[in-house]
Amino acid sequence: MRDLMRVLKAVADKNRMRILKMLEKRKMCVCELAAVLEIKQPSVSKHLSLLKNEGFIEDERNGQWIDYSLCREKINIFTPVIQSAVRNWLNDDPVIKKDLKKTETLCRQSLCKK
Amino acid sequence: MRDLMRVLKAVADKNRMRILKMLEKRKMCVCELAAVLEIKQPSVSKHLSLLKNEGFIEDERNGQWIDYSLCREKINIFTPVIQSAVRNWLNDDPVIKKDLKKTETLCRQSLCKK
DNA sequence: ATTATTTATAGCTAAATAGCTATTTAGCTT
DNA sequence: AAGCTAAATAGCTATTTAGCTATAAATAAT
Repeated sequence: MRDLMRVLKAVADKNRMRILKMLEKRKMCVCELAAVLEIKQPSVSKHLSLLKNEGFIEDERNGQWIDYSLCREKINIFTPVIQSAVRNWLNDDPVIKKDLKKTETLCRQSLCKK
Repeated sequence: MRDLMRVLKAVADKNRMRILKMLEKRKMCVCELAAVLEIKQPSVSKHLSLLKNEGFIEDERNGQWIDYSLCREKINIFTPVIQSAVRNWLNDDPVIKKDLKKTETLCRQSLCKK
């Protein structure tokens, strides 16, 4: 029960849902996600750690960045069911479509350089 | 997006989940649910109105009581998917099993009489 | 080794929400 | 029609949480 609640709460947040929908398309680093969502990097990090704990996403270092992507491993019985339902949802949602468009035009090198 | 968030938030609450699992078995009135959940009637009413708004449950008057049951009508595209996933989940959960056991022994007449 | 830069953590604040009590509403029952 | 009882609503409080800034940790790059 506790686990299911955590899984559902993880996905019952607009910005976390937007993250999942972006990661359906490709791997992304924290600062790219922050740029699209227009929230600060630490907030994104917190969302990511939550999604990771519930088995939605995984991370992998690539050079100086850490890339997040959808989790392939089955961490619990709930997450994959939700994940595959989400895949069918919101594909015509204006916010999601706009996010995906933005995602295509990001340049990580210039974006993340401080 | 807004609709999906509301649906997911509706189901991402322990007491609302317990209500849904009980209603899988049979129709129940507000005071029966309050007795099992051990929270006050107005709190149950609030949960029920939320679940009803998101298309999880429906109500029907039976004499002096209003019975709540799982909604048969499709209010949105998200709820039925979640609903049928939930049906497969938590059937061995100790809290849920205890709730169902309690549900069997409720006597509405004596319970609801003030 | 040192520096630079990406990500995570700590600590705070404001908003959302789940619970309560008190009261109102609705409508069955006699 | 009047009274009774179930359920809903209003208003409050405590808790949770999503955002922020500032700082620390980790590690790539030079």
